Formats: sequence, structure tokens, C-alpha cells
Amino acid sequence: MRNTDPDVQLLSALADPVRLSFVRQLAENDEICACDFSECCTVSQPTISHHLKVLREAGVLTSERQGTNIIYSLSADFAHRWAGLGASLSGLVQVG
Amino acid sequence: MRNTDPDVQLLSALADPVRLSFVRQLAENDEICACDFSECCTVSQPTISHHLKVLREAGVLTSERQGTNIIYSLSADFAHRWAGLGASLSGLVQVG
DNA sequence: TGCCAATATCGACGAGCATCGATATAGTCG
DNA sequence: CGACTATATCGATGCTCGTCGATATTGGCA
Repeated sequence: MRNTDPDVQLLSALADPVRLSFVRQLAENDEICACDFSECCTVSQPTISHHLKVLREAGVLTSERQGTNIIYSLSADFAHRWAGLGASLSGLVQVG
Repeated sequence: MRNTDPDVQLLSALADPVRLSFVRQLAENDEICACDFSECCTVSQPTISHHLKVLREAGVLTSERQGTNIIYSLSADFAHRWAGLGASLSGLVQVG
């Protein structure tokens, strides 16, 4: 009996300090190698891989292979989904 | 060693199907009595009270007493916080 | 003051999740 | 092919959280 609501899945994916930190880093640098996330956080490599998978499956990130490394970047429609969610939550989007 | 990041707290508060449903109802009707939430969901009264408390402590909702009932509404700066978070996550806010 | 209705708190339980070490997979290069 | 590096998967563990029934609290009213 899982959560199939994609909005809940999106929010759950972001509602973790490690994952939110990843997304914020990607908001500043368009593309980040998976190996570079390990430099900033105190979690192990399997944990990083797990969190990246959660963000990928929630549609927040997309991955792309470049040689040995895997490059992550924010998903194209993440911004739209965020804005749409905000609209449904209080008709805001534009807040001045 | 808990999460003191208010953004993570905000996202965690919304990352639950019951709580997100509450917020969506409040996005349509400005004010809702606590007793009216029980009509729409399959959870018990203590559970509803618990979820409302989480949303209150995350700054999403505000409560106001009206006689025996307690009226809930969206917090005034919830929209600002949402937009600010969106901006920090990908400089979006304005998306198409 | 005493009763009733609405809401909150308490204590407990079960499921899910973040985390890890160990290991497997995949791609590169000699 | 064989070794090395980067990333993913596996299995286990401890903790957090959603949920409930029982109970406490609070406000309104007779």
C-alpha cells in the first residue's frame, strides 16, 4: 500500500537534509559528478548512491554517463512540477 | 541530533498524504474547522490532531479558536516560504 | 458548579527509512 | 583478457513516524 501520489513522492524526496543539500548544489552548478557529492557530506558512498536514486525516481534529477563517472543534473520539468504544486497548495506561484 | 533546517521541516510536513490533503483543502476553503477534516479522511481524531500539530509547528497552518471549535487556515507567509524555497532550489519561481 | 462536546496528549505498536559494510556490476585502459 | 575505478545492490540494524485507543484538557452552557 504505497504512496503513489507523485506530489507526495516529490516532497518526500526533498524532505531529507542530505537530499535537499544535493538539490541545492545542483541549483548552483548545473552538472555534478556523483563522486563530488561525497566530498561535502558525512555519509558513505552507498548512502549517497541511495539518495541519488530516490531523487532520480522522484523525477528531481536526471543522470548521464560520461566515461567512468555519472553526471547528475536537475530534471527539466522539476521547476514546472514545483510551481504547479505551489499553485495547487494556495494558488500562489506569483507572490511578489 | 534532529533536523533543525526549517526548509526540511516544511517539506517533511507536506510530505505526507494526509497532511498534503489537509493543505489542499485549505487552499480551496480559506478556513476549515478541525472537526471537518475528520469527514474526509479515514484516520482517527487523535491522528488528525497530530497531523494538524505537525503542520502548525512547521509554520504551514495557523489556528484560531471560535467557541468550541478550532479553525485552521494557511499561514500568511507560507506562500513566501514556498516561493523562496523554490528559488533556492533552482532559481525558478517564475516558470513559464 | 457540573456536564457535554471538541481537541490535545500519552503510551504503545508496527512499518518504513536512513545508514552502514560487504559485495556485485559496469566501464576504462593497459 | 585482467586490473582498477566508479557506481549500484544487498542484508542488516536502529530510529523515526504514522497510527491507534485511552485519557486528559479546555471551553461553552445550563
